[in-house]
Parts: sequence; C-alpha cells; structure tokens
Amino acid sequence: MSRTRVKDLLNHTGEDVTLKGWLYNRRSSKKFHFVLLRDGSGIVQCIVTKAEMDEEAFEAIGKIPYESAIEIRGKANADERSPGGVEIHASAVDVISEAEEYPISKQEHGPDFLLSHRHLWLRSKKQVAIMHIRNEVLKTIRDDMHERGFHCIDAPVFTPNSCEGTSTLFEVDYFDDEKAYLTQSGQLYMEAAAMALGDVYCLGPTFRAEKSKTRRHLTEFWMFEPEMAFAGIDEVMDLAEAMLQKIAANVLENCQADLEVLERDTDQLRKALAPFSRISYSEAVERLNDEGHAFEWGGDLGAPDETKISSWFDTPVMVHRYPEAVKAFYMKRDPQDSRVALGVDVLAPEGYGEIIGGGQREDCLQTLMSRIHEHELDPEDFAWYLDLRRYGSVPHGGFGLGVERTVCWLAGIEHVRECIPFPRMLYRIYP
RNA sequence: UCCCCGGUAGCUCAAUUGGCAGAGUAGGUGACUGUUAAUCACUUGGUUGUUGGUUCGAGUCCAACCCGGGGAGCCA
Repeated sequence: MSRTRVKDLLNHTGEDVTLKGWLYNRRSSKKFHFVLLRDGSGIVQCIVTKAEMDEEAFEAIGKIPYESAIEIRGKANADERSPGGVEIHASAVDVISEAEEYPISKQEHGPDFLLSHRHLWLRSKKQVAIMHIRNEVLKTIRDDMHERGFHCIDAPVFTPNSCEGTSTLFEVDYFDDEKAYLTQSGQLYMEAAAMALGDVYCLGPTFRAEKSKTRRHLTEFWMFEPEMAFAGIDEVMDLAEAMLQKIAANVLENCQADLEVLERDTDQLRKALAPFSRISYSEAVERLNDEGHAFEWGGDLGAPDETKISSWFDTPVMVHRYPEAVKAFYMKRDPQDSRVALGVDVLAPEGYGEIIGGGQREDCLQTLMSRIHEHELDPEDFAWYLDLRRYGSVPHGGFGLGVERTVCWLAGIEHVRECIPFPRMLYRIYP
C-alpha cells in the first residue's frame, strides 16, 4: 500500500491507509493510546485500542519515544473529536527508527536554546508553517516572473569589489594573494543581463558583514532582484506593487492552515491587496514635522521614522525620491529636481519596515563617472559596469526584495531569523 | 562600535533584608473507559556563566571577563 500524506487524508476517509512520519505526541489511558503522527504536511491523531491488539504490542506503543520515526496502518475515519476532523483507527504501529530523548518539548524555550537546536526546531509546527509560507513566496516570485517574460539570470556569489561601496563585505581568500568578496547584491550584474535579455531577475543569497543585531537583520539573506531595460521609476514601482500583491494573494489562498497555526490576522494581510500608497520623501518629511515628529530634510529615514510613515496607511507604502546624498552612486537623479534620486523603498505595514529598495539607474556615462569620483570609488573596479553605458545605454531600473523580511511580515513573525531555514547572524553560525 | 536587559536542574523559571537550592515541564515507575500541551500519585535530576573580592555566612553585594537577548547606526 502506498503512503498517504496527512494533508490529503480528508480525501481518503473510509479507506485503509499507510502513514509514515514521526511521533509528535501521545496521550494514553489504560485502554487507549492517542498517537499523534506528523509527516511534514500535517499532524493527525491515531487511536490505538488495547482490545484490538495483543497486550505486548499495546504496551510497546505506549513507550515509543517522541520523534521516533514510525509507520501507522489503519482506517481513516471522519471524526469530530479528532483535531483536523480525521482520525486513524490504527491496526498497527511500527517503529522505523527509535529516537533518543528529544531535547525540544512542547513547553516554551528561549531563543538561545532554540537557535542552537535549529536543525530540530525546524520540525516544530510553527516553524513548518513559516517554511510553507516561505516556499509559497519563492514559488510565486518565480511563477510570476516567468509569466511576465522575465529571464532568470543568476548573479555570481564571489565578486571582485563592492557593489555599493560603503557597506561591509565578507572577504575571502581567492588564490594567490587575491581577495574576493561575497556578494551583497546581484544588481550590477542584472543591469548587464538586462542589456542582453531585456527583462531579467535573480534570486539567491546575499551577504552583509554589518554588525547589526536587530530583529530585521541577518548576515546571509535571500534577495529577489528584477531588472528591466527601457523602464523608469514608475515601472519599477508598478512591478514592486504587483509582485507584492500577488505574493500576498497566493499566501492567503494557499497557506490558510499555516496562517491559522501562526495565528496571523489575515484581515491585516488582505489590506495589501488594495492599491499601495505612494508618497515622496519630501511629502513624508513634511507630514512627519506637521505631526510633531521632528525630522530634517536630507537625512535618511531611520526605523522609527519608517514605522511612523507606514502607520499612516493600511497598505504597504512606497516612499520615493530620496535625497541623492543618502542613496547609492548608481541611482539616477530626478530631472525635475536634482536634489533627489529616483529611488523607492517599500515599507511593509504593521511596523515591519523596509522590504524592498530599488529605483531607476543612472544611464549616462559622464554622469555615472562623476558619481563614482564623488563617492571616492575606484573607476577601475567599475570599468565593465561603465561599458554598459558605452554600448547602447538605455533607461533601466529594478529593485531588491528581501525574502525573509517579506516572509516575516506575511507570517506575522517577530524576528527574521525564523524566516530562513538556517539563519546566519552576528555571532551565530551554528548549526 | 554604543546603550539597555539577562545567565540557577535537560528545558522554562522562582528563591523576601545577605541566612538549609525550589517549582513546573521533560525523563523514570505506577494509576486512569475518548484523550486534545490529557489528568493523578510517587520519583531521578544542582560546582547558581568564569575568576577574584567583601562577609561569620554570597544565587543575592562589588570588580573584571565570557556568553546570550533587545535596540541604535547601516541596510533588504
């Protein structure tokens, strides 16, 4: 008999099934064992009755340690007393592999302990639900990109220099005294790819050696970076909005059980399906000051400022046209107002902060060269990048979406470390 | 790098003014007629992060260090 997944059991009521998984929990009395089996797709209650089994086998089932790998055969019955509405009336419970005493219990644990046991913590109900949502986010991104005719072009992980100049990079030895760095963005390479294929994207890990210790930071995180040729900041904002709406819609549609496990307020999420609010940096600064939240034009928005701004809106908010001084060298200045750059950040609602940063790139060779000098970067490092402006330069732009921050917001999680299978953080790289 | 908080049983935490180291949970043994983190009884389990100091006496007070958590800056 082939194996049935827990999530499919409702379609097999009245049938004999075989389940394979791990012992999640057990509640015993003299004549019954209630055995909870989890298989990654869900958890199901199985009842074992003493009357239908020889005594030795019944006793043995009462002693199987938690998280042992087990196989259960029995009849799937619709039963309201069972969580999930289906109960397996077991005829046999076989141990595939008996577990040692399992360190993670049903009670609460501290973050230090859980992070040190991440390889086991991942089995927990809540963590499985988060991974389901992460999976849905990544699937939606790829499906939607391909529907839109974008090409997946992967960016290198080893890079010869910084992409943004100032941020901290992880340095690695790269043969014969040469140094390489782990990428902190695939953007510059995507710009090259966009000139070759039109609309492109990359989706992969990026690395930041910033000594940040907050709930929004990882040293290794996944980023989705689309780049479009013949596009300006408006097209960038339109794409960012459409993608996030599609992602939210698919998670709401396909991850209902997971959102329930996480006790996520789905009414909040549903608001992201409406058109996003758009506000310029200058308008935001003006409103901040009007509300007595003092902020001087010209500075970059900090986390508390962002939280304040996003509190004005139900939907994610797109803040655009930042002062050029606080943005990267490659960002194009606004022809209407040279003080600002054509950049946009998308702030998630409910205080989750920036999940997307992007904009229109500088496409003029001369301007880009002077920017590189102004930022005191070495033009040698950017020779290939400047070539893109020498040979058929066109207006283009794109953005970077932080996958973990997006999942964090959708799943309503406190800390991004739970939104990646094996988080890498300041002072923590195990397991 | 800076600011704040913490470190006591496998785990989550208590311990009054400085005065015998304590629960819950997990593990073990047993009871229980359908359990929902099942329940009930009994039970194993300790170099209180490290080093030094004050004291008749330190989990508690002081100093330094180590480890962890939250935040700032920076960013996605």
